[in-house]
Amino acid sequence: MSPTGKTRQTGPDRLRDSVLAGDLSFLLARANALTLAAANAALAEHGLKARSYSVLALAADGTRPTQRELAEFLRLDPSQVVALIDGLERRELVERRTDPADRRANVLVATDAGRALFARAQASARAVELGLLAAVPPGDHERLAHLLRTAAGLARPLP
Amino acid sequence: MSPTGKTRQTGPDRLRDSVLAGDLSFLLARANALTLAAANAALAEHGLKARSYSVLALAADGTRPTQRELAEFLRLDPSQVVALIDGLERRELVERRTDPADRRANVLVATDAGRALFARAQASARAVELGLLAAVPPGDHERLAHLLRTAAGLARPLP
DNA sequence: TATTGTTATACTCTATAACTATA
DNA sequence: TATAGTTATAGAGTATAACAATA
Repeated sequence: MSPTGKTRQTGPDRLRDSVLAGDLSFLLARANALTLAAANAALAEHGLKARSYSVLALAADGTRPTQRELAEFLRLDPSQVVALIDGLERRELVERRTDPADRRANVLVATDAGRALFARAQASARAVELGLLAAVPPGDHERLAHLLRTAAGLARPLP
Repeated sequence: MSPTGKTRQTGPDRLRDSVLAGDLSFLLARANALTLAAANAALAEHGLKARSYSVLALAADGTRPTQRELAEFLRLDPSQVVALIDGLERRELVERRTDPADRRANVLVATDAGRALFARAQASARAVELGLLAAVPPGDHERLAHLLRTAAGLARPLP
């Protein structure tokens, strides 16, 4: 497997078998770093990053989330949500509507342009997802999704 | 499944079934955010964070990594590695030794105190790992580890 | 009195470029 | 000339506190 028999192995591959490579938290962090970089690169052509894409996605699917719901779901501070929405609103991709049921709260909706951009961005994001799934036998895709959903605190463990 | 039949569901749980909840990149990011927070909390009693723990781990297992190897393996900029090592060296947990084979390079080794602290910190980190694994049937633990290792670019996909 | 969104601020993290010493 | 480590610096991301409007 080693390209050269005698040469002392060098480079970061040499650390592949260290204790850290068995640490799930570390693996999760590294997998996320790689995936986030790929996602940001794929979304750049639409003027989006992973963060703004997430906000746009939730605005586009008609759930009418409140800013606080966005903050908790995306694990962001409410003040960060303000900045993200500001950026999308300047581009007229989303609109803030004050919630009639609670006039303190803003509800987020996508414009037609926002929904159109999201559809295009989603196709780019899908390519990143396929890169992740390439490592997994097709029959295990749903299992992987459920595993991550559980680790993300969005589903109960399998019995 | 819904706790109340008629009451309008509120809070971030309402977004649990949105498109994003099926996006692997998002799930990975959210799982990582939760796990990182748990890891940092668990390591705080040892004066460590996930980053410094990772560096200490690689120093402690006798691999004698070079700073550049650390940077690439941990996906950090070399200048960040400098700061991380400075902090550990001030506490006399690790030492820089110039590599005799290449006198430009520093090789990182742990002191006795460093190895002792790592052993204690590893026990705390293990608790976080168990939290992650609690979501997964025991028979699938190795599969999950391999999955993450692959997504982290440290292993080849299963055939 | 408590909560939503907002602003301001400071702190951490990350990325970039320039410098030194070795190769 | 190229590379390892270092330093400095600026930018992005994150966390905290205070405020106005509404509940």
